[in-house]
Amino acid sequence: MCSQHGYQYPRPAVTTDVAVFTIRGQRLQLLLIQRAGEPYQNRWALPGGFLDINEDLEACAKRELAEETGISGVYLEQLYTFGSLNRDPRGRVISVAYYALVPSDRLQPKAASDAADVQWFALDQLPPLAFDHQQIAALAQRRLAAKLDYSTIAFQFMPKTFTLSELQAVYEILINERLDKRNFRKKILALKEIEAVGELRRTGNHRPARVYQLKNPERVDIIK
Amino acid sequence: MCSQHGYQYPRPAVTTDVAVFTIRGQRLQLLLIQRAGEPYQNRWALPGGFLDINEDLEACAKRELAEETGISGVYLEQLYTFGSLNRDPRGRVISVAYYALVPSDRLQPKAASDAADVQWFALDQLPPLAFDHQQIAALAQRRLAAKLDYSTIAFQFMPKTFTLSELQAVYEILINERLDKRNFRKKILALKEIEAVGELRRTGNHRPARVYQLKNPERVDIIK
DNA sequence: TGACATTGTGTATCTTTGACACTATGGTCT
DNA sequence: AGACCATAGTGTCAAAGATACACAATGTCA
Repeated sequence: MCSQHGYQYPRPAVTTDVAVFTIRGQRLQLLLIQRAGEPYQNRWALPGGFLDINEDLEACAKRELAEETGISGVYLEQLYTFGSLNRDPRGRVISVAYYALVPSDRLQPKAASDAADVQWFALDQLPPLAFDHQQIAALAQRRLAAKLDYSTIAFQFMPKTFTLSELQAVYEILINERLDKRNFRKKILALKEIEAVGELRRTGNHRPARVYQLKNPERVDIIK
Repeated sequence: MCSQHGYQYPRPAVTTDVAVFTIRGQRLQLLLIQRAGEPYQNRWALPGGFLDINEDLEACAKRELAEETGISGVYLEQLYTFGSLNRDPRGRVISVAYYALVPSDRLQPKAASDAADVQWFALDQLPPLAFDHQQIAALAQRRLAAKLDYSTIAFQFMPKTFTLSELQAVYEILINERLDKRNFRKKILALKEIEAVGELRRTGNHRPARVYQLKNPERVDIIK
């Protein structure tokens, strides 16, 4: 029985889980850890874990992400809170789910203490997931897709500097269609969210591209 | 100490709170209850309360809403989960916040057991609120405003049947501008979300208006 | 039956979006 | 040095969507 603070009713446990996305190998990918212990031992799951009693929710998500995957300093946003009665065989567990976006130049997931293994998976080739993590991942993907249309969230997949062609490639992967180069550049530049840094990037035996950067790297703006 | 299910760490308490909106007297209004007990005795607050250990989150929000205000069967959607360390003087309390929309023909809030009083307040004239409920209400209002643009959420303020002029009035209040009658009707009818029920409604000494209803009253669609 | 209040309707203009093809530049090869 | 290759970078026209705008129709009431 719980009896702190004068409330003697039994309390659910609270966890945070994070759906971490990146773009890798021309695919949108999700970061999973293989569970070391019970329940769902050896099953793949979203990184996450129990909330410390003196810890902010977002801090918990960041901490678990860092501990289990080594990732920090990335875009992180609360997604939804899952609380079905039987989502965890250990008892009543509420999960505050977040999603995170990792730039493609910083995807060095390293297995840490809590997880047997850490690995990226293409979204259309996910293994069976522990708990209701399949649902969480699906909702995160829908939220991401929706936000593409009316925010600058896709920029969060980009490294500090990038070319317009690289940015276009990211958009094309995310929405799964080809885009017209001229229209794309027109639209992106009209947002006034990025600026030329003044250098050229040469990759391959062809004309080098202008390099751009975000004016406000931390910010995700609502557009239109 | 909590020791169910083998997890001996102290657990936060979990509550749900609901920001209930309606349109009343040409104003967007929020439903508040006056707290009967400590903490924040006599302060106004969002309806809400502690999660039962065998209760779904949404069920908890609905139950507290019904118990405290007599309102049920309305549109309800999860908003955000608030978990700052000091948001509740009783200790660590996580609140899963929801928002609800009540049609203007069903706003009979009645004070029930838990609340000393229940009352509608115009959003620009809110009293000081308990806990972080001011923040919750503000976020709910922003979410509502955002959803107006890309969903049919405004229909949830309408009674079962309504006229196009009544619907337009609701939109005008929500976005706080006047709309052109012809353009408004064109856009609404293009959505194919409502249909003429075949009657006329006469109110006042002038030409009566056609009466419409939602094709899918429960549903909120994403548009555009 | 005339005055009143609100309903209901169409068109013209502007803005935004989408389709479309060629030149520019640096690298590599001979 | 010149030809070839690969990608970068640029403007216009047409279609669709959004906005501005005014008057006739209908029921009530005196």
